[in-house]
Amino acid sequence: MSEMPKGYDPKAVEGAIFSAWQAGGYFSAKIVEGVEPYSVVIPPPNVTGSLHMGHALNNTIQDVVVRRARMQGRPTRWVVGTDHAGIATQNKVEQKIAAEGKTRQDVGREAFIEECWEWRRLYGGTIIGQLKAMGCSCDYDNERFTMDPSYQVAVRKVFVDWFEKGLVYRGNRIINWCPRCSTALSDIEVEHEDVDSHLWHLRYPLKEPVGGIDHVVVATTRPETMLGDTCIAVHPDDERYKALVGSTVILPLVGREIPIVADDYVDPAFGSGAVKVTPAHDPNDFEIGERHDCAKINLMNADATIADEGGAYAGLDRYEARKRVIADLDAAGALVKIDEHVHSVGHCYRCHTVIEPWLSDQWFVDMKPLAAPAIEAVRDGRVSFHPKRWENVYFHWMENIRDWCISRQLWWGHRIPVFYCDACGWTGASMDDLAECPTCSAAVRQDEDVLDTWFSSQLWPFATLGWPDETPEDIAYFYPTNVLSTARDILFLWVARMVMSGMYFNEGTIPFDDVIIHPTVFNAEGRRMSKSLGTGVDPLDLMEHYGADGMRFGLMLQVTGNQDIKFAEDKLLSSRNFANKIWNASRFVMMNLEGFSAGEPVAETVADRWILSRLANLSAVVDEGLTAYEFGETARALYDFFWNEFCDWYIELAKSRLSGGNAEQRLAVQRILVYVLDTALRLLHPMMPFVTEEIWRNLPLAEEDRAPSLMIAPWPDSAELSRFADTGAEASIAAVQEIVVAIRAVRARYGVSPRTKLDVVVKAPEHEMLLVEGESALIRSLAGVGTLAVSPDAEKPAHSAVATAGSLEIYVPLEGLVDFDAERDRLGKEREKAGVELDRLNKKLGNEGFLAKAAPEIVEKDRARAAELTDALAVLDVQLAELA
RNA sequence: GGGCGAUUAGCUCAGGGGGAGAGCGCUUCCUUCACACGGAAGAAGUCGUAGGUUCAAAUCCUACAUCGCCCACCA
Repeated sequence: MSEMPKGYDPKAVEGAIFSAWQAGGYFSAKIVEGVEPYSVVIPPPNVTGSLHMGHALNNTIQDVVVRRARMQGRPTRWVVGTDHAGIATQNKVEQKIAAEGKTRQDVGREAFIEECWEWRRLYGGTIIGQLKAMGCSCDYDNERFTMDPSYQVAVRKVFVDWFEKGLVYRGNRIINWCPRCSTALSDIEVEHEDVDSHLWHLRYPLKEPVGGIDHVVVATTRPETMLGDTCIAVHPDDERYKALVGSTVILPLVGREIPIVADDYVDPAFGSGAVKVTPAHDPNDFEIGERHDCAKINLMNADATIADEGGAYAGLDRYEARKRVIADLDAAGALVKIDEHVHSVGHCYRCHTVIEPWLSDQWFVDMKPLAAPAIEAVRDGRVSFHPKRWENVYFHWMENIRDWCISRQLWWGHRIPVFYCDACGWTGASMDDLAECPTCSAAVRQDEDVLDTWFSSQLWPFATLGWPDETPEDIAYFYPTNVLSTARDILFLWVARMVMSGMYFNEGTIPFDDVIIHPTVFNAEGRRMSKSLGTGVDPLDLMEHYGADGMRFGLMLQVTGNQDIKFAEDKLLSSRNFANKIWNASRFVMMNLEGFSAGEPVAETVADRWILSRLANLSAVVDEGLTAYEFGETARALYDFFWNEFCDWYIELAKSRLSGGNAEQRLAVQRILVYVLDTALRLLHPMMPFVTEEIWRNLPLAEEDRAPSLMIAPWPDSAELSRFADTGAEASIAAVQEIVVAIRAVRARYGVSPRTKLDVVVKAPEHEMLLVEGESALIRSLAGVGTLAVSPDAEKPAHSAVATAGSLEIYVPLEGLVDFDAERDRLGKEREKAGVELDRLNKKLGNEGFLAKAAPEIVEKDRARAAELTDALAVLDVQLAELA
C-alpha cells in the first residue's frame, strides 16, 4: 500500500470495487428473525429511461440512507426495478415500426406486444447499468418489473377486488383525451398551461322574440364546439335573461333549435352572462346538460377531427374547423366581437399535445373511501413527510380527490380483466381468462383497454415483495418500507396512491414511514433540465469528470430542505478535490506506519484529545443529520471535519511526532491517525462509497475491526464516541490555532519564506503561560518558529513586527524588514474594530432590560467577551504607543 | 382565485433571536519529504423594502416588491 498512486483516479477504482461488492453478495439482504430490517423501494424508472439529474440526486439520497442502515447491522433491502411505462414504451415501439413504414394496427396487437417485450430486452437494462455506475447498493439479484408474471397477478387481484367491492366502475364521462396518443388520461396526467387566445362573442337568434329581444350573445373560447351546442344557460337571478328562460334559440350554421335554461353554475359577471352548452366537450357543460336533460352530441373523432355529427365540417382537424366556423359565423353576421383572452389549456404529459375533453366510456376508481384512511395516516404521523410542508399539499389534494380514470386505449400494459357476454349481457372481472359466459356459456370477449401505468406502480412497495402470495415471508419482514424518496411531481400520481392501495391491501398498514420530497434539479440558469431542449446535464458526463463519488457528494452538498437546486457544478469540482484530499491524507497515514501495530487509540497529547473530541462531535452531527434527512448539512460537516480539522491541523500537528518522536510516541500517534481515519471513512462511506472502500480495505486494522468490506463494516456508535468529548482540549487547540495564524500572518505580510525560521517572543499573562509553554512544540512546528520565548514581562525586541492573539502580545523580530507605518495602520484598524465591538457589548451590558431578561449564560458570555476585548485593547494600545 | 418557496459576498448557496459563513471566483506568497484536484495569508456583504414584536431581529410577525413552483370546473 505504500505505493498508493499520488492522486485518486475514480476510473481505476470504481469498476473493481463494484464487482467486489457484487461478488461479496452485500447487495442482497437475508431475513434475520428478531433483527429490525431496513427496506426501501426505488421509484421505478421508466424502462425507456436513461439516467437524468433527478435520478442521480434521488438515488444518491436513497443509497446514503440504505448504506448507513446496512452498516448499522440491519438486514437491508433496496428493491430495484423498472416500470413498463405504457405510453412511453408504446411510443418508442411505434416509432420503431413507423421507421419500417408500419402502424401498430398493421402489426396487430399480439405481435406489437411482443415487439414491446423485445424492446425491453434490448434497451430496458440501460438505466440499471447506470445505477450501478453510481454505486447504488440496490438488490440487483431480485430486479423487478411492473409486468413480471407475479406482478401481473398482483395487479389483477387488485382490480378484481376493487371491482367486486364496487370501487371500480364503468362510467360514461368527459375524460381527458390525447388525440396523438389516442388514449384517455387521468386528470393529473394533464399539464395546464396559460395560452394567449380569444373570447369569441356569438349572436344566437331567438326563434320567437321575447319582450322585444330577438337574440342572445354567448362568449366562448372554443367556437368550433358550437356545432354541438344543445342548450344556452343563464343564471336564474339574472334580470337580463329571466324572461328568456324556457324560450328557444336557433343555432347558427346548424339550424338546431335549443332551449335556454337557468343554471346556478353561470357567472352573470363573466362575458355576456349567457353560456353556450356543449355537453360532450366540456366537463361543466356536461354537468349542466345532465341537470337539464340536454342531448350530448359527440362532435369529435379520436384523432380530433370533426365527426359526422359536424355536418359540413366533418373530417376537418379541430383547428381548421375552428377557422371555418368563425369565418362562416362572421359571414352569417353571427360574430359580434373578438376579445383577447388568456386561458389555461391542458396538454398531454407524455407528448404535450393539446388535450380534448371527450365523452367516452371508461373505467374509474371511486377514490373517496380509499383516501380517508390515507389522510388519517399522515394526520396522525404514521407517515411523515420531509420537509413537512408537503403534508399540506397532500392533504389538499386528498381532501378534494376526484375519481380516477384508469382505462387506457393502449396495447402495452395490464389488460383490463373484465369480460363481456354479448349474448346475455353478463359482465364480470376475473382472475383467470374466461372463454365462455358463466351465466349462459356463450363466448365472451375481454375488455380491449389496458390499465393506467400508475395503477400498477401504486402497488410497487408490496407487489415487489411478492404480494399476494409469491413470497409472503418477504412481505411480513420487509413491509412496511422505511423511507420513500422521490420528486415532488409524482406526489399525487404515485406517492398518494401507494399510501391508499398499500393500506387497503395490507390491513391498514402504511407502505412507508417517511417520505422524502427532494429538491428539483434545475440547470445553472434555473430552467428545467430537458433533453429535448438541450438544457440538461448528463450524470454520466459528470461521473466521467468528477468520479461517481465527486458527483454524489457534490449533489449532497446542494440538498437543503426548502430550496430547489440550481445545479452548481463547482460543488462537484470541490467534491472531486475532496475525494482526492481523502485519498492523499490516507496515503500520508499509510506512508508513515513503520513500526505500527494495531491497538486501542490512547490520547497522549492535547492534540490527540482535541481530534478525538472533534471526531465524536462529527459522529453525532452525522447521525442527527442523516436521521433528519438533512443531507446538505451532513455533507458539509464531513467536509469541514476531514479537510479543515483532520488534514489542516491534526495531520500537521502529528508530523513532528511521527518524524521526531521515539518509537512509543510514534506508535501512539499512528494509532490515533488510523483510528480517526477509520472512523471518518465509515462516516463518509454512504456518500462517497468508492474512494472510502478502496482506502479502507487497505487500512491496517486489528482483526476484530476488520470486515470483508467497508460496506458492511459497523457504523460508528456516536453514543460510545461521546466519551471522547473534551471541551478543555478544544479550547486549548483553538488558542494554539489563533497564535499560529497570527504568526503566519506576520510571515505573509512581510513575505518571509516558509523556510526561514522565525524567533518569536510572546508576552503572556500568568494564566496563559501554561498553555503557551505546554504547546510550544506545536506552535513552533506549525508556524515555522525557531525559538519561542514566553514570559509575563517580555520586552519587545527591536525591529519587531507585532501581532496579538487575545491577551497575548506576539513579537516577531524582523531585522530591517518592518514597515512601521503599515504596522501602525493595521494595528489601528484592529483597535478600531475591537473598540466598536467593545462599545456595543458595554452598551448591552449597561442595559437593565438585557441584564434582567436575557439568559444568564448569554450575559456571562458577553461579559467574558468584553473582558477579552478590554485586554486586547490594552495590548493594542501599548503596541500603538510604541510605534508612535 | 387559493397555496408554497426564495430574495445573505462577483456567482451558486448554507445559517435561522444574542460575535455575518462555505464552495467557486478574485489578490499576494509558496513546487516545504500526503495532496498544486495542494498549502499559507487576504480583499469582499447597510442579510429585498417598509413597518411591528423583543432587553436584543439577517433570524419571529405583518404588508409590499420581485422571481419560481403547485392547485382550481378562468364559458
